[in-house]
Amino acid sequence: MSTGSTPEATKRKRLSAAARREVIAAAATEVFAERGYHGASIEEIARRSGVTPPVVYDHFASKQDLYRSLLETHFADLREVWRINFPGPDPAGERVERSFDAWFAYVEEHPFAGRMLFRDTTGDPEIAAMHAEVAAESRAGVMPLAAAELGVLNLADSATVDTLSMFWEVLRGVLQGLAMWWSERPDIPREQVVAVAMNTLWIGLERVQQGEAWSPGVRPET
Amino acid sequence: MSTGSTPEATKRKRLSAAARREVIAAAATEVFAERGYHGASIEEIARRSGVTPPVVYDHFASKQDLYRSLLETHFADLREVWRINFPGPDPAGERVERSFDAWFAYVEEHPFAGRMLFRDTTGDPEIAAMHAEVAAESRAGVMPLAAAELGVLNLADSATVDTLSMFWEVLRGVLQGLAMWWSERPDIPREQVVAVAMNTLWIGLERVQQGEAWSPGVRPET
DNA sequence: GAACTAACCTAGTGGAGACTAGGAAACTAC
DNA sequence: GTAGTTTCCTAGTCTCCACTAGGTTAGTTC
Repeated sequence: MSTGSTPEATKRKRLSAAARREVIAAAATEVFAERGYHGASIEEIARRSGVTPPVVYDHFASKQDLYRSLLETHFADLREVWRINFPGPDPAGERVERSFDAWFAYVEEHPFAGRMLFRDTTGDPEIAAMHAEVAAESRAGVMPLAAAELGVLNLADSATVDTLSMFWEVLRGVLQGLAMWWSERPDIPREQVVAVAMNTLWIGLERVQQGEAWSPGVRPET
Repeated sequence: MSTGSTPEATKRKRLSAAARREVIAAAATEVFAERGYHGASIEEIARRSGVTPPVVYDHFASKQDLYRSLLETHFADLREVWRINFPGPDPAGERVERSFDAWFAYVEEHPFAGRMLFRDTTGDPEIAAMHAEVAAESRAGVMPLAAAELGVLNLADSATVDTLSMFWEVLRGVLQGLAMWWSERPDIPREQVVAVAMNTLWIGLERVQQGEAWSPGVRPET
């Protein structure tokens, strides 16, 4: 699937519009992942696509448009991973593990997609806002699945909503952090990564669910 | 302490070299935090410092030099937080909580420092390498403190070293993720953030330490 | 093979931004 | 006040890069 850096001497081939668009999208994902939004140049994206810069503009209106398009595609993919793996009749722990495993499998197969989504938050405010917006869609899609599991907590309480948001943030931080770490150590088997995620995240959540929270921190308002 | 966006009409004041350097450093931290390395322009940093661009170059050799200098200063500050708060005779749980609290207190007081350190990883490879290098120093400074606590694990085992690295990554991900989330919701009291960190991170680690790992994940090779 | 279409290129524009040379203005010492 | 020093500015240079106008060539249809 990977375009790779074609060694220059490759014969130029004429592709259909759809095929070329795919090639450009894949190359752009790579470059955005490696350099971030600002650091990525259309010229490099074009070069890795085996094409010159104007061709990129035949398929995407602007650099922003290209970026947004990739962002939406890849985030939608990850949402699908949750939607497919999380719901079900099995015990929560198994479903969480299954979802984690599928999630890590996705980033294992699409390393540049993961890096692009998780690494770049910077650049001009417009891009940051776009990133936040698309990420919020994912959050809105996935969090309800998890909220149902934490039924013990009182969902009407507004302080609980904050707490839930924080748990989401913890989940996101752990998964993304592990994914980035793992992407630089491909020799580690996926099971080991999933196990660490389970051991830190799930066991903690499970305890909280059972009311065994860390006591000194629970004081309501000091 | 904050420079803020001086409303243009301010009278220009002549400062000592050291004082001006401080002002520029503070302004640069803000701008790097908001826009990332590439998105930050020397011109904007200069403007927020109440000065024109060439003055920046009287104090820092280049944009890279300025960035590196800030990176080192702020990471060193955070390392100090751990060094001061973590060691001690108290039970581990209390020391962890105390450290978390102090850590979040630091990012509460220095929001731009936090954002600059945790948000930007992109741009040209040189900058990314610089970031990784300075972050590794912090890791090297802090991880030994934590490793001592997990004495139950066999430190000679190389698989354990990987696991330790992953736990570090989880810790980093959770703290940084929560810090970024919190920085956009200043009304949340610090205790609540610390409590969530403890409930997810510490309780999980504690269980692992007691050998109560999540079992289905431990299968060696499926 | 001629006519048509769609993919692709050459060559360029305009703007942004890092960085500099050299001079003006303020503060200090006497 | 005058001379010397230090802070700061004006006015540029140069490079990089997003984006475009208009032409060229490769496939397709008849």
